[in-house]
Amino acid sequence: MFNEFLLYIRQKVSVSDEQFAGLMATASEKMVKKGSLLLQQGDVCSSTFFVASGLLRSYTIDKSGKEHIIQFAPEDWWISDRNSFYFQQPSMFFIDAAEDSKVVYLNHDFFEKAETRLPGFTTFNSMALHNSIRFMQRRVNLLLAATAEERYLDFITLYPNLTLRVPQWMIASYLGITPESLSRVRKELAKRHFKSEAK
Amino acid sequence: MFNEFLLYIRQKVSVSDEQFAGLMATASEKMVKKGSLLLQQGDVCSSTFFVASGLLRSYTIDKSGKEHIIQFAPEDWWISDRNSFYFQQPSMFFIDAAEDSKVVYLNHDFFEKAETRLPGFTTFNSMALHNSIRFMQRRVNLLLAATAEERYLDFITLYPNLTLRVPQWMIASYLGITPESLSRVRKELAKRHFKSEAK
DNA sequence: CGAGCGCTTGATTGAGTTCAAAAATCGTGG
DNA sequence: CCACGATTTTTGAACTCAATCAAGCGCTCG
Repeated sequence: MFNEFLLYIRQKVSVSDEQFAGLMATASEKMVKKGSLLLQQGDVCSSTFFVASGLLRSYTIDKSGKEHIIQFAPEDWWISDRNSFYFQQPSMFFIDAAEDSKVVYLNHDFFEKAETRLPGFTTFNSMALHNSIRFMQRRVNLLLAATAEERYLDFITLYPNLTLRVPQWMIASYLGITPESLSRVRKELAKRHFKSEAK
Repeated sequence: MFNEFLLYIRQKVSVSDEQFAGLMATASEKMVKKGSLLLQQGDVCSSTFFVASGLLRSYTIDKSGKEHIIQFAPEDWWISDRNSFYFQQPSMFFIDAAEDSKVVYLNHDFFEKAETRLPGFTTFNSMALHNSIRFMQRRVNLLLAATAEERYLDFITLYPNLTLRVPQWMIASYLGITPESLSRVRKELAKRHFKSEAK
């Protein structure tokens, strides 16, 4: 139980085995099958998820029924609707498993304990929040300023291994384009890459 | 000095006049003329700005020279490049004044003092970070899922008074469309509004 | 082994861009 | 307070990138 999470947290703050056991008293770890929902739009997000293995994603569904992926979370990433979790308000998002995954469920109890008992946790958590903001800012800027092709190239460098793990239609959804368009972008890139190889 | 900011901060946490004076020892307040730059791309953002009056905006400039507005900050709002400020890294953004403004410059010293001396400030700041995240998430979702018209309607409800204060080309930049397109969106809305009025 | 899902390809459509120019508005100095 | 130049907004026409619709291919997993 909690092996991956313990390893992860020890990279950030020092914590004894006993402390860790105390923190995790009300936490849980679950194996979730590909496709299972961990959070529904409209629900209050009561856990922040740590991905021990596998892959989760958060997304919205618009009025015409189309999914729009907000974030991917592979191993060692966090995922949550931070607003919903923090402000206890209904979530805008769905979160589900894009692969069979091992997920640690961390509730408010964990964060409260960690903040009071672990010196350095507050700093770590603040850093995580700032990373989240950086991530979103970059995303907004790309959506405002970059073409589909540029956004795809950025995606490849941001999530190099995901490119192989997730279906293309999910990448397209993340990029804000259709699967057909992504297919064409890739075709175009392959063509240009081939040409420059040939020289 | 700092009148507006004092009023603002007292809505959030309780602070005596003496405490406040101590906190603000290294802070400053400046009148900035419309158009003046407070932060340049590439600089490290050494202050978080509180807008006492007027209007600031943050934006990027892409390789073709086009501006893309990330955020507006009217009276009582904060604006900063939080990553650059927090991680002391070069900023992606420009920040300038869209109107003549009165701006409070808050550096790390202020935040350190506030966190140690004001109980409740940490909570307040954490809430501000979460608000910032909520704001960005909403923005990402709109850019992924909504048409230009929907984004404009959202803008009007989010910043009702700004609609009158900023030139349309800035709103267009914020929405990720051209000024010409925004003009057409507005024309279309006016036409539809007129029709429904007439009934 | 076949039904379904994901990916590709083609043809068409459409939302938004670009370029150009006119019309409206703003700000400033006389 | 008016006039003039500059900026902003509007309008038009042609164009472009990506969406949509539709069909076919290839895999895989049940």
